[in-house]
Amino acid sequence: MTYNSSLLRLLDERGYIHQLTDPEGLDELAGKGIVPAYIGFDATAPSLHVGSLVQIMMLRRLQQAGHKPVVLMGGGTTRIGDPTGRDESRKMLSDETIEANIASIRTIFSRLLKFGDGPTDAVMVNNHDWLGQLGYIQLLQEVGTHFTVNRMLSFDSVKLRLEREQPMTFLEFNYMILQGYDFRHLCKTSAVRLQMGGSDQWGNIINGVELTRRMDGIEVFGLTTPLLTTADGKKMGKTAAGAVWLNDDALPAYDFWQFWRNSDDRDVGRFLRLFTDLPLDEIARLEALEGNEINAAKVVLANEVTKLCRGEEAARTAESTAQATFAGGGLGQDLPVFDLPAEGLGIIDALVGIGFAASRGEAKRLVSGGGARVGGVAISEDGYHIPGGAELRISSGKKKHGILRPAA
RNA sequence: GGACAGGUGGCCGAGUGGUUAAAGGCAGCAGACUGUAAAUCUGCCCGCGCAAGCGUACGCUAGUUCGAAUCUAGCCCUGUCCA
Repeated sequence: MTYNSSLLRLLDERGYIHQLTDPEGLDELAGKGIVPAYIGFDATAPSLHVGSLVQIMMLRRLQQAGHKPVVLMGGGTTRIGDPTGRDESRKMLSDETIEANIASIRTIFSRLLKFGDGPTDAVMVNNHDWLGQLGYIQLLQEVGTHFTVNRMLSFDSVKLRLEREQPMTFLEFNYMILQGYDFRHLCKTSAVRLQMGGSDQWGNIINGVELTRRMDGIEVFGLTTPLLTTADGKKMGKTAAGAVWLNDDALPAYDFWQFWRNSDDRDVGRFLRLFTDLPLDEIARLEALEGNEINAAKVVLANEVTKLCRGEEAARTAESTAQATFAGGGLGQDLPVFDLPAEGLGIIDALVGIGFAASRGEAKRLVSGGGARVGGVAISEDGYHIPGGAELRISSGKKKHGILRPAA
């Protein structure tokens, strides 16, 4: 459908909308005034990764369209563990870890959203603040009466687990109730009317919508984004070395930049729309590039996303490093560095030292497979001794490069 | 509490006394081809060691055996059904 509100138009044309509880209703509401909307984030790690970036960007769009983003940190629900889409319970995290994670995750939001006290300024809340207060009897009475077990069993998060005969603890079973309670709580205390999330959150979101309607008679809305996979069908956010973390201290800016630079051709347009602020006509021009030309679009993508998440400076440095290493065959300042002793260093030690191999055995395999190079020259002998004295480029494969620098 | 089934390498999954560091698949790494893309083909894929070899590893613990992922006992955990 075509939307009248700038919010839904923006989300729609940029590709964020997968499911929406009541399109007409929300369109009308968003056209009338400021809509506070929230997205929940887990605090299982000290940083979010690119899998969450769609959600974060969606809050940014919300703010761009003149509404109020509410970032919900799952300080309480992380202690439960969302069973959605997984067969195993989450390991328990200590309170200190969760609090530390939340503090660390906060940094990325402050880059992408404007926080403050104004009507459309973003705010961050932590559901531990209210869930932690909840008495068991009180919860059962207030909320428990609105959920039937019959219906709870019908949700995918539960049903799939049962069908696969995988264990689900009562603790996890309660997750959807608590997430539903969050929505209702935010509606009541902060006039939040919309919850957004990934497509796997549909069930959880619906619960909040239902609960709010039943308890308070207020219509709130839910919106999910499409499941983001790369064109070759993989889940977004996992890559070679692990997750693509958003925080500066969790993944070097150069690696972050490279992740985007290496996007699949078919993903470029979609990613530009979702993850950058570039105007749509510019994106249309970039994604129309063919063959070798599309690489220019990937550089733009990498620059723009890095700029947003890591800052202007980080993006520039990463780009010039890439330019120097790939086009020039030289060395960029952003590459990983390892000290080269005056007497030189064995190839195996160098590869392990700089982090291109996790063990000596792996380094040897790399060498015997022909993937190791020093100064651009392939090294096929694992006894090779790298001479000391001069700065050298060391490579694993075509993409991983580093600098061996004589120790000062 | 009882009966039955199960717990194998990052994941899935074969293996029921030696030739098994453990088939096969996925994921991963590298090579070729390219465009730092995709697809495809090839090699590698527990650690240490130049190597012979050593050390770890099949839920945990004890045992049988020249030898155990494979047999026995106890324990822990999970599922299904029964109480």
